[in-house]
Amino acid sequence: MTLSEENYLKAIYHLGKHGTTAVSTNAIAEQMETKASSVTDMVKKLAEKNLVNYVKYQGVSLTKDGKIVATSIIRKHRLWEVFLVQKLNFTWDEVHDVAEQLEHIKSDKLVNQLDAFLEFPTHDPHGDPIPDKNGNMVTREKTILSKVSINSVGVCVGVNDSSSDFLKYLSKHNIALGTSIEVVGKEKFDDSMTIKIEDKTLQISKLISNNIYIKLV
Amino acid sequence: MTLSEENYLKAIYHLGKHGTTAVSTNAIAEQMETKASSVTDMVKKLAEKNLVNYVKYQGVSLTKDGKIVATSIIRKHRLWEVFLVQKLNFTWDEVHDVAEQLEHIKSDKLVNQLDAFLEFPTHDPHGDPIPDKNGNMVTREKTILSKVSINSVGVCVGVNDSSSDFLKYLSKHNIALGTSIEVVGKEKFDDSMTIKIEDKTLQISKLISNNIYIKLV
DNA sequence: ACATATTTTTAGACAAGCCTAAAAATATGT
DNA sequence: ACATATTTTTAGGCTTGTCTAAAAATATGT
Repeated sequence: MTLSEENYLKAIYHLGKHGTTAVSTNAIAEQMETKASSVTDMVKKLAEKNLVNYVKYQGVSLTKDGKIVATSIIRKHRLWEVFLVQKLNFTWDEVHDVAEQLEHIKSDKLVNQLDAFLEFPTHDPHGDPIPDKNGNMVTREKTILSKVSINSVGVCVGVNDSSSDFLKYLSKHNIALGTSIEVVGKEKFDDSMTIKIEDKTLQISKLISNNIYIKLV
Repeated sequence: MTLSEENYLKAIYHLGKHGTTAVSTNAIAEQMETKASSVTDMVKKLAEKNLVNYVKYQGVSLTKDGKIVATSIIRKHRLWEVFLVQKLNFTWDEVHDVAEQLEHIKSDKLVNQLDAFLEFPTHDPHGDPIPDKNGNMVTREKTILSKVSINSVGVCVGVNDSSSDFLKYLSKHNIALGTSIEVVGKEKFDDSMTIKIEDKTLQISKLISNNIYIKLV
């Protein structure tokens, strides 16, 4: 598996929500910041290797083998993120780029020992589940903040965007995993929301509330 | 810096003992398991970037910049080796290949936090010194076992070959860093040696004694 | 339903890093 | 010193993964 192949499989996994539903050439190109023609080339190669299902003009999905590879990369990515935060004092907005490199290191022993060293974490610093040795992961009940009704109360359990900018915004407003959030107002016109965090109220746009997962209490 | 460029700089550093003395195209080719013509190509590229001094037919040495890059890769390699052994329970014969991958991860914060997490180790699991943040490393007094006279006593402080096969051989015979070694016999004919380790004697060939460093006591 | 817009694929090109084979430079032995 | 051997470089080619431009297929609007 080359670095490029691994990145394509990961993109297809994320776009097709676990790689099950077919994703378009253009969607992959956008996600990977490359051109559609490059995607077509690579997808043909991956289909040759039986890692994706591909029918011309009809999109791409992962095969069983493709899912195994993608899951193992995601496992590595998320374990490294935990390592960086818990052991090396990285903040949640600093880990993504480094984990993106570390996820391609090839050594089963490394991954499994790292997993044990971290005491088998089930979630990464963004609340995403970490696949175990066999590729299984827990599915935690969660709701997108933008979809909950007024007066709901919940605890932040994840984010849908791990970009540094978004995470820094959250940190600035004291939102982290575990933070209690109460919806005190919703604005029909622009779908903005008023939320209460530790007795302080905050106006957030739809773009923000769409990227925060909470568990209702 | 591409992965390939980094590996060439590392090879030149090791072959030219700190990259100071000029090394031949063929020597680099052998070390890197590639062809001399490929080396010529790459060396030209590195010379363009002012990382090596190169005169046609006259060998290659590192420039100041080249040394900085090489040293930083070696720093990373050795820190990761310490991490693998101390935190993830790798043995000293298992670390090389994984460290070879990890040494190319790019993140200053990662390296420096790792260094701190490991409590600023000065030597890796093979006894090699670890450059600090500024590229400086200690030089520990050491002698090649094959060169010491009969009846000398010393402590193993390093090895000159980090291959899995050699290290496994040492482990099998209870030789590790810190092991006390006494030279009780030397054979002129084949330069083999008889050594005593914890009251057990062992015959070792010149090839073995040439790859063990001791500190005389 | 059909013209137009969008998406996807094909065709051909390019850079990086490697290769083989041949030519050029340097080293070696007597 | 000079013929021969060795080392190094050059020339040209290959693969991977990317690109642009054009062609083909699919989707969309009225």
